[in-house]
Amino acid sequence: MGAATTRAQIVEAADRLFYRNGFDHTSFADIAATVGLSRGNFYYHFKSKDHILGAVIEARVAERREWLRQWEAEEPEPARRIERFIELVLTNREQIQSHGCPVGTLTTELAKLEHPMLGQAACVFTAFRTWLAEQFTLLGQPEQADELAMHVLAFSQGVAVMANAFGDQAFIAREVDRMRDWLRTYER
Amino acid sequence: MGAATTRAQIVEAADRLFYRNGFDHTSFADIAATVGLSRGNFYYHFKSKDHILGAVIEARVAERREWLRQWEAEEPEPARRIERFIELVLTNREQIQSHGCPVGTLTTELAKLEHPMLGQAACVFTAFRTWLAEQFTLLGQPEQADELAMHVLAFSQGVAVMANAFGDQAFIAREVDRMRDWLRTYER
DNA sequence: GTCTATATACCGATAGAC
DNA sequence: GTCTATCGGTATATAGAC
Repeated sequence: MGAATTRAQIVEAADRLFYRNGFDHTSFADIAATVGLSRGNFYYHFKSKDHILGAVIEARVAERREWLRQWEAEEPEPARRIERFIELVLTNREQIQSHGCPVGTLTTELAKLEHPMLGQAACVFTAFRTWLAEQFTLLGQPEQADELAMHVLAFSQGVAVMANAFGDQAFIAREVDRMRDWLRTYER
Repeated sequence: MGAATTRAQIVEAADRLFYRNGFDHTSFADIAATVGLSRGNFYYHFKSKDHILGAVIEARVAERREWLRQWEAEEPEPARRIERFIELVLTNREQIQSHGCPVGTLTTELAKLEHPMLGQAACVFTAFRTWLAEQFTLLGQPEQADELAMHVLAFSQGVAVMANAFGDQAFIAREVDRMRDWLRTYER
């Protein structure tokens, strides 16, 4: 098994474990048990735990950019593209109920740790933010585009935190309906 | 200095540190340095770290209930009472920018730790939820009261997560304005 | 009620054999 | 490229002197 494959396995396992158990709470032993490697061998692939975090964030940004590319290809209407983002919390409602939003829970944790990579983690939000603002500009709202993009992002985070705190999935569907109605007021 | 005072000091220091640095990331040494006690002496006042967490949650619930009592006393109109809650994120915007919402960040962390006290921590939300629902009932929305209460809570959490991730205070004021406008549609 | 000393476990990270 | 063994640090928690 080559280095590239092992490295990718480490990143994939770390991504999942950071999401489910948190970054600080995830140990090398946890990742090692998942991948099937010994603890000491990690340092051949990564210089430190923070470097693994960097690779995980990079992978998440790349994955989200791919989602955006697909939504653009599948939906010609900007309003439908924004709706695709809104529907994310519905599609992933089971995981959100158990572990919250992968992006929001990571930035929240890194802020508490005063971790220097908080800015990097926020870039995952920025990818959505920029893209959503572009869609609102296409919807004829160029001046408020960024504000509306932030509003949609805040919606997703509010829903995720509350669904996670109460373990309530049903709540998500109601909030998505409410958000769809709101979005409709901006359609031409 | 009696036991009751020392205990209260421990709870107060732990409350602040759990908020600023997270529960798991806060050690007895951190609390000890703040209160001015030795590590070993903690176990005279609390059986374990989880028992300190329990006391912190209890103190937070009590403090929030006191806020609600005051808002009820000061504002006869239910809409103004709800607005007082909405304004919380504006009043505490500096701390939210740095450390997020004390309630939401704790439930998020405890969910990742699969900590048995997640349900207890969610009770702080429940205190607000029940009270907000009462106000919406007074506003003439008894059927949707709980749904509207959850919507207001989700707003506060969405704003807190995004302001914390981007370190952006200005964003909070815009979202509060938006929420005030929304609330106005329910006033009679 | 508060202290020091310590038990026990786990953490991230390193060294060196193969 | 993967392994074992281990270092140094820190964590929660306990024991016992004062």
